[in-house]
Formats: sequence, C-alpha cells, structure tokens
Amino acid sequence: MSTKIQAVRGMNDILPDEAQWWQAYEATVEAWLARYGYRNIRMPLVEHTQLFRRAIGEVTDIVEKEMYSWRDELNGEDLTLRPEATASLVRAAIEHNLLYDGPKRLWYSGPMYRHERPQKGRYRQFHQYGAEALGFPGPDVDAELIVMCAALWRELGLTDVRLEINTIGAPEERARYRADLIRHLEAHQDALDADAKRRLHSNPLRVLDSKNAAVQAVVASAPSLMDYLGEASLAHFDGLRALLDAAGQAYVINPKLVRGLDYYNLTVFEWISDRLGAQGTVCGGGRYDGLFAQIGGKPAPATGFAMGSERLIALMHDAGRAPRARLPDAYLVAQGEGSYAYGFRVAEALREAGFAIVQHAGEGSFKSQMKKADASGAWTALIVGDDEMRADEISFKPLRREAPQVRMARARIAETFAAALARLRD
RNA sequence: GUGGCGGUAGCUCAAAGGUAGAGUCCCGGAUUGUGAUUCCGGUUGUUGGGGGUUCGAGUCCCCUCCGCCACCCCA
Repeated sequence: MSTKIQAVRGMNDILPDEAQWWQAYEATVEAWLARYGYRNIRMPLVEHTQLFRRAIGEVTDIVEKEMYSWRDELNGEDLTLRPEATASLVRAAIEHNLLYDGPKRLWYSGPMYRHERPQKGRYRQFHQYGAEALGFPGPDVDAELIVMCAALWRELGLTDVRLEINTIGAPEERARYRADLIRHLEAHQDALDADAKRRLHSNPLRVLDSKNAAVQAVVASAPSLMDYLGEASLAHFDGLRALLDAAGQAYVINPKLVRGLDYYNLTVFEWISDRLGAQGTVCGGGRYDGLFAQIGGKPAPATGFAMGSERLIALMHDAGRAPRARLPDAYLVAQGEGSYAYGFRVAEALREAGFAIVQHAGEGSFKSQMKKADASGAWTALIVGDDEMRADEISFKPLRREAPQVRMARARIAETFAAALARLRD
C-alpha cells in the first residue's frame, strides 16, 4: 500500500502552463458576457439534496447515480455537491426575489461534481460557465443566447462547432406524446435493449437518442413529438428559427435531441464538436419555464445554457492559439553585502510603477543568477553589486535585444527604466 | 457502472526473464561581476502500489490505484 496521497479520481490539478490557457479563456468569456449585459451571480457548491432531486428529476442519470450526496452527521441534513448550477441559481433567484423588478440576465461559473467514469472531456470535477435569462418568455432571448455563443466560438478561434436545436413542447403536449410513445415502444418490446426497457416507463423520451441500432429501428417508426405540439409551442419554435435565420446562424433540427434534465420545455439546443471524441457537446441549454414553480417559487419563464470549460479549452489547444504569458520586465540580480535589501527597494519602486519584476531569492552565484534571469524570459536584467551600491545606481542589461548595458541612478529609477524599456521594445 | 488498452527519470521514450538506459530539463564548471550558442562533469528512479511464480521479474500471474478509448451519459 502506497502512502503517497494523490488527487481524487477524476479531479485534476490545473498546473501553471495549463492555467495560463484557463486565464485567457476566462478573460475572454467574462468580457463577452458583460458585452451582452449578463451580470455575475455566485452560489454555494453545496445545496440541499432535495433541490436537485426536484429540479433535475428523480429518474435522470444525474440524480440516480452521479451525485456526491451525504448526510451531515452534525445536524442530519442531506447535502449534495452541485452537479450543475441552474437549480442553485433559480433557488437563489426565488430566495432573494431577484425578479421583483423585472427580468434578469445572469451568469455563473465554477466547478460541478458528477460521479461518472472519467474520460477525456469528462471529469468528476469539471467546470462550467452558464448564462441564464430569467423572466423572458419569448423566443427572442432563446435566439440571443444561441447567437451569442456563436460569437464566443469565433472569439476563441473555434471552428467546427455546430448547432443542433429542437423543441420539446409544453408539459401537457409532452405528456400526451409520452403516452403514445410508451404504447409504441411496448408494442416492440422485444427489440429494445435493457437500458431502453428500463427507461420505457420512467423516461421514455430518453429512448429516442439511444445509439443501439435495433432500438433506433423502433424509434424510426415511432410517433413524432412535433405532431403533438399546439399552436403556441409551434409559434415559439418558428419564432426562434426565424430569428436564427435572420442572424445567419446555421443549425440542424435534431428531433431526437431531448436533453437529460427534466426541467426543460420548448427550446432545447446543443453546440457540438467532432474533435473531442465521444464527449463532443461543448454547450447545452434550453428553456425551463416550469422550474421556478417546481422548486416552490412564483412561476417565471427562464432560459439558459451551460458550457464546459475543459472541453472548450481542449478545443482552444486544438486551434493552437497559445496564450501569451506576461513575462517579467526585469529580473533583479544582486550580489554583495546588503545588496538584497537595496535591490528590494529598487524592485518595489518599479512594481509600484506597474512593472513586473522578479527578484532573485536564495543562494546562487552571479553566473547562476544571470542564468535564471535569462530562463525567466525577462526583457532585462537589473544588476546590483558593490559598485552600483557605492554609486547609488543600478545596472540595466538588455537580454532580448543587442544593446549596451547601462547604469541608471536609483533616484527616479521608474522613469528611467520605463524610457529605456520602451526604447528596447520599439 | 460494464468492456478493452496502457503506466519505466520532472517531460518524451528505450531495455524481446539476466547489472535500469537515451534525449530533454535541471545543477555545477570552462581565470575575480554577466545569460542564451558550444564544451566538460553530475543527480535523475522504491519501473504506479501490493502480493505471487522463478536461482533471478520493468518483463510472467493475481489484486489494487490511476490514465486513455468505447459503451453509458452529458458540459
């Protein structure tokens, strides 16, 4: 038995080289959200288990077998690490009456937890950004959400992300369809696999997107949900399509797209990439007009999406747009009695002026300090030794351009340094 | 959760049952306080972990952990 402790399965460290990509991604996404008028909201990672059971649905895979749930022995509460954040966000909106003065556009981000078997693009702790438009009933906001995603993909440099949309109607329409679908599936029971049989009564719509060929044959002859939609549902869908068309946004209608969470109605959509293997969905969402009432709030229409950070960042890697790290403007090398303290005052003065300065710490010969200066990627080395201290000066040595080393007075070092650096970067 | 493939130095990978290696990285040196190129030298390690077979196991067997792929599911 090893005594070495490692990270929990499916929960990954994001090391500095990779974190650089995350920071570039996060900066882009958050600026983009702001441009569409979405405001940040932050919910806890832990919620009462009941919230997810009621919001997501008892017979979904998430609730049945993927939630990190436990009983808090200190007070007997049943708690769960959030598997998604829409339920939390709606809970918060109800709890704080956020819609009292009208609709809201909100975004969140952070880790989510699902106990699945890990795979590339699928982790037990994964990260999402989500945008939710609360209180807007019309297809215009559905279209806004979809079109804004397309803008983000462009900005992240991603091509080959395609859009699939569908409508799953109103709950009553879906109930009538569901009854007929069950009848149809029952009539062909012997062709169904174990999974389809299990879902036949609990969640028959999930049978539609089965990958089993025999099941698909049964599905092909099944009634279509589209034929059960009333005038209002059809108008909503037509409205969405008209807006997407007007925006020049290409899409495919996938009648089998039903999505895994129970709270959706009318519009559902997914953005999918073929470059990620089996975990190709990069963003998914839809309308959930019933959720507010479902978890005990005043009814309110709502629509939104969540996108997977790991998957999008994987696509950014694929697209090859490497983020540029901020390299130090100078690496400060010091040698001699009292040189560190002297150098530190110089470094602080430069940092106050906004420069990134790395000061050598610890042991190291002059030569090895210079090697570190080079390896740091810094534009320049600042050198402090006995000579410089005697003259109250600093030596300035360019590292990336052929240019002479010069001495600078410590007084007004920030201005002198700024001017010299600007000349170097010309 | 089911099935398949894999795990050797920080990284990328060799070693066909017989002394664990290469490249890279890192560290030190090449005449006093000057980096990157070059040259010389050095550490890379319980071969993921545990057990078994064998005179001998990185190599064969079992268990386990982790990763990857597919199913499943979704972000």
